[in-house]
Amino acid sequence: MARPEQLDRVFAALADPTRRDLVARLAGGDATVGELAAPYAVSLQAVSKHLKVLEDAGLVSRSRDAQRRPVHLEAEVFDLMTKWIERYRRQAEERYQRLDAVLAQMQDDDRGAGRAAPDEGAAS
Amino acid sequence: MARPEQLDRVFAALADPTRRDLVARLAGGDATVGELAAPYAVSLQAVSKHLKVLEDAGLVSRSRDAQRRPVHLEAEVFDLMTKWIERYRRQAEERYQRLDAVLAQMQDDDRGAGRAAPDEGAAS
DNA sequence: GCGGCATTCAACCAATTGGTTGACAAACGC
DNA sequence: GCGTTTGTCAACCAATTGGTTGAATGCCGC
Repeated sequence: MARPEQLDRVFAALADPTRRDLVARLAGGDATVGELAAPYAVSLQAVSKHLKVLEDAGLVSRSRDAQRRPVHLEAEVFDLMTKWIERYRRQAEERYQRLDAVLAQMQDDDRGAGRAAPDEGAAS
Repeated sequence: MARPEQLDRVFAALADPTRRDLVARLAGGDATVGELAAPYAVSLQAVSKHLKVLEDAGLVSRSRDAQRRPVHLEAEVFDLMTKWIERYRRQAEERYQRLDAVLAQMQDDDRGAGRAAPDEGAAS
C-alpha cells in the first residue's frame, strides 16, 4: 500500500544529511543510539530525534537488548522510493524518445505543410 | 560529485505531495505555471514557489515562450537519488545475506559437524 | 503606448523542524 | 536497594516552510 503519506516521510527523512549519514552507517550493520551519536557534534537527544524521524518513515526499527536499543535499517522501504522515481523517470524518457521521433518525422515531411504540432498537453 | 547539498534539496523537494504530483504530471510533458496550478486549490503563487523549489533542486528547468514560462522535467537528477538509494540498499542486503550465512553456519555447528550450503552459495 | 495576461517578488503568518537543556525511566553491576 | 549507563520525554528557541494577499514585471494585442 504505497500511500503518499509514507512517501512524504521517507523523502523528508532523507532530506537531512545527518539522517542520510545515519542510514549509510546503518547499512553497514545495526548500532546503538550511543554508537550512532558519537561521531556527531550534536547532543544524544538530537540523534534520538533523528532516529525517531527515520523510524516514523519506516526506514529503521529498534529492538531492545538490555538497556540498549539497537537500531536496524529496514531496506525494503527503499523500494517504495525507487519505484516512484523509476516510474516517472521512465515515463519522461519515453516521452523524450517519442519527441525525438516526432521531430525526425517533422524534418522528414518538412515541405508537407501542417503545423509544427505543439502537441496536446498534460492539462487534464 | 558527492554534493550532499543537492541531495538535500532533491529529497526535500520530493517530500511534498504537491511537488511530487507536479513532477508526475511533468513527466507527461512540459506545461506552463498556469496549467500546472489549475488543478490545485492553492494560489498560483504557491505553485510558483513549489516550482522554484523543484528548480533549485535541479528537477525542473524553465525556459521562456512569450509571456509563458514552460516548465520542463530534468530526469537526470533522478539518477543522483537512485544511485544513493541503491548503494546503501545493496550494502544492507549483502550484509543481510552474510548474516544469514553466519546464522546457518552457527546452526550447522550446533549439531556438531559437517558443513552444508545454507541455501546454495548466494555469496557476492 | 495602453491594457491585459502570465508570472514573479515582497511582506506577512502559522506550523513545522532541528537544535538545546533538564528531568525522567528502564535495566544492569554491585 | 543504589548508583550508573542508556535512552526517551518535555519545554523551549531560532530558522525554515507552505500558505496567503498585494504590488511589480515582462510581453503580447490592439
